[in-house]
Amino acid sequence: MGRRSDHSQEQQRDMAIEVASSIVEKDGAQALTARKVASGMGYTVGTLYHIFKNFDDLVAHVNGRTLEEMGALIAKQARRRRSPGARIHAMADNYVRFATDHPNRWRLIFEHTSAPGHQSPEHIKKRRDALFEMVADNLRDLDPERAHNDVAHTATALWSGVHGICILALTGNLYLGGAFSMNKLIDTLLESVLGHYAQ
Amino acid sequence: MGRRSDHSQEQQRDMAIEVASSIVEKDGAQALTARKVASGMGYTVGTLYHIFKNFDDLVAHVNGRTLEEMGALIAKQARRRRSPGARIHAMADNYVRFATDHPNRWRLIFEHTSAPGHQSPEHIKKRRDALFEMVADNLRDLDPERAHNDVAHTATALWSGVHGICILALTGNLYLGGAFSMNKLIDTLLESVLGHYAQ
DNA sequence: CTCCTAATTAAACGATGTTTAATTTGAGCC
DNA sequence: GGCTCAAATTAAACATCGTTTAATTAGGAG
Repeated sequence: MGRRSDHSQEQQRDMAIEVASSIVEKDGAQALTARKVASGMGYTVGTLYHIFKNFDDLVAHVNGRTLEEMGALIAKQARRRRSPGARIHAMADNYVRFATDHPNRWRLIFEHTSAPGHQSPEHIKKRRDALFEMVADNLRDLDPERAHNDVAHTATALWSGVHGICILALTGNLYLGGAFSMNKLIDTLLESVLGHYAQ
Repeated sequence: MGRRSDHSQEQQRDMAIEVASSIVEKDGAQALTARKVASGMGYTVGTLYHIFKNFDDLVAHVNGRTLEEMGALIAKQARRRRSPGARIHAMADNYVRFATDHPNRWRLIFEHTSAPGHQSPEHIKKRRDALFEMVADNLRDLDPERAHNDVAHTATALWSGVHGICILALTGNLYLGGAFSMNKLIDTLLESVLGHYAQ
């Protein structure tokens, strides 16, 4: 095999994701182009297409890394709380925190689902579902009597609501241009839903 | 003035928005291009740039029309209900209905907020806020004792939550691939929040 | 040292939003 | 009615995009 580079394919893959993440983090999804990523890692665009199937594939890997990072942060902070209710609060707060700290990377996850018939790759779905399940697990701890499916349903509604506040706030589509603090809006939502569960 | 066309600028504007809306409705935001809109109305791309400042301007007008249509539907259906609670339910149900009936146009509203420092034009903001205010007004009717600002806060949280369920469902990012019905998820959210208000 | 294959590049393709300069047209005036 | 000028419209070009193709380069195996 005529290996020509100092980097293995694994290393190149990591480099590309790292460079792409930095571009998105700094200048947003619009600034992310194949040529910029390639030149950022000292290669040509052709090499990028040797590593990834296409541009969407690269984006999917960037999003995978972002989800991994966010999931680790949320899980870590949730584990520091004692009660299930406090853990759910911590999850939501850190979801908001990550989204506001890294708005461009966070938005890329949900806005690059562009084509009408688009299907996210499996590793993205998994990380996404892991967050929902963490919420569901804590809801179950909060009220072990409740039916399994009922809890999953509530977790879905609750976490979707949290997500809605995040996305509208970050895209500037919140009522009154975001006159209310995200954390207080989240609190209102959490208190409403958790209030229906045993304390 | 050397007017050359059979259509006034007003008519051309309407034609462009109509053609663009059809393209998005049928094939999604990705399919919307300046040249396609121009040829769809029997003109050249240059004429389109004579009518609109740029491509984003055209999209903003498409979104304005979509918001107008959706707002009218929601307001009409809400008015048919007697109680404030029923009106809020109707609003949310018809928000979901419009989003699922016209997923591509609905998503265009929220996903074309692409650039990091993007600011929506005033006519978009107005129509957006009108929905929030309709929710707030009905919440106030539900419990007139509550502070004005408190009600606006709850309305923001509630409507953002409804939006979150919609967007995750339409983009296929819901837990378990959307195993739960949108209407039931919405119900759970509404019951939780409205339950804290007087009936 | 020489192949041979894989890595890498340079160049091209079609399509995009946008701009430019040229052309066409109609209204206003004599 | 013909002329003129400004406005409408077009054709063509530009830079950039994702993607593909063919040519080049380089290292491992014999």
